[in-house]
Amino acid sequence: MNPQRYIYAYPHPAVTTDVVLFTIQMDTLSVLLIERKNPPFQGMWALPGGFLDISEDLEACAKRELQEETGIEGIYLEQLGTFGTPQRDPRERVISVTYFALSPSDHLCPSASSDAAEAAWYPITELPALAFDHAQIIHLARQRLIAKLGYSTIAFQMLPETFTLSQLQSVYEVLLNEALDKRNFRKAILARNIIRETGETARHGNHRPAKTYQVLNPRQVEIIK
Amino acid sequence: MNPQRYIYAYPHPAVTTDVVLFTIQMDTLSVLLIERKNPPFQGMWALPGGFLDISEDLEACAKRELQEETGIEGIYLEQLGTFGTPQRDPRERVISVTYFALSPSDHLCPSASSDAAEAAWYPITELPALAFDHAQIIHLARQRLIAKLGYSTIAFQMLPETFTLSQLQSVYEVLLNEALDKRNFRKAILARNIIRETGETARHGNHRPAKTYQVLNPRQVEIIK
DNA sequence: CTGGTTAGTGTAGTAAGTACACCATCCAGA
DNA sequence: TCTGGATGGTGTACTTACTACACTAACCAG
Repeated sequence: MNPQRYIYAYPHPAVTTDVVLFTIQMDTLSVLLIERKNPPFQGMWALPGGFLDISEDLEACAKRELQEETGIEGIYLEQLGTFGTPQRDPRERVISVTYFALSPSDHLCPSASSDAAEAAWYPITELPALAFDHAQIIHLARQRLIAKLGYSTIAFQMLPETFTLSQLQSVYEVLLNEALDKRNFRKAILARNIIRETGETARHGNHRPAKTYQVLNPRQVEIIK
Repeated sequence: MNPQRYIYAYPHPAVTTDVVLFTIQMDTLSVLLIERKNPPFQGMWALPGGFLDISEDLEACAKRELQEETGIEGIYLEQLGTFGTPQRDPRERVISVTYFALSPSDHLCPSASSDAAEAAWYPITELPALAFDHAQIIHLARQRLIAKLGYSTIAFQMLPETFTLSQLQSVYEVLLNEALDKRNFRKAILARNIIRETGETARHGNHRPAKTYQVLNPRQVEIIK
């Protein structure tokens, strides 16, 4: 085997993308991790991600790696920040452009793949030892997610297309880690004019069925107020 | 001349940093630009910035390029975002990690240098034709700056260490592009407990002198409320 | 000493947010 | 078919934050 060589007049770093994918499982905020098949950090857990193809857009790379390593696609993705501390990867200089992503809690079927020994959801409170600086990246992603709750419609990205107000309130409660008053929550959400009733109801057990709602601008995160 | 070659098994993009440096001049929000000496976009204006050294931290690179191209240092710097559209640089694939920076309005003596034909402040409303995707980067930086006004102490980075409440109000008015009520503004700022009187006063003309204030945590930008 | 200029101050009204309790509807199981 | 348990759904009083608004104080120039 005689691999092609790429030659530059001065040294170039490698560029990767990594994705912090959140979901809510059993009232717990969880992150998708993959177990590393290969060195460095073999056997440790890491964020899904990988090297940028030379003519590929950054966000496309993040989506592709997520798809390849976990089978998940079609979800909300937003740039988080870029990490480039010189020794963060022992192999060579690596600049990682990170994204955070949200998945409705019913989409969750990650699968192992070529690059990952295994993919699994971990509660944010029970993370295993993480490769590279991925713990720091997850920490930043969580901060950003919580901050955006207050001034954007990002929470809807964690719910299916139609949902009940109780489900929506539960998303806020899990992320903020505090109980909210039901009447005040409904008043505030409805006052924002960002959702409408579908006219349908949903039965989720042996109790009164709930009206379902949907977002007016479905797959778009907006800044509000 | 026989330059050293750097060889990789797969292609690597180049990585640059670019800085959007804002200041306020004569009640106008302005951006620091440099005129490009060399192709591509020779003769056009661009953000200060340049290629990352292979063992240099990202933020250090941004600071260094800013110092080299404009002589400015010791100011607030924050990561803005990373731009990597495949054709954004005609030479090769370039990923640009961008920062935005703020300078007090009295620090303004940019100087030309080796890489820049000239450095100059441009009002944000009168930008010249810009190289690369730098217009887009400036637009994002301005949005971010204005957004952070509301929930952080970032505005103080545009003032000297001690300042009057009128100067502070002027910063907010220029950035928000609207007039604010003097009494309400003072009430709101003082209620936040982030500044204190110095005990000194400043005379700025033929009128009553103003009390001067300073930030409690001087060179640190905090999230408030 | 007068006119011009910016500094500095309070109150009343309005809007937004918070605290709080009960009935409705459905299902399961006795 | 009746009852208990579970979640869905609603209004009002109170408190706090925001808004609008006008005059006196201090200094300088001429």
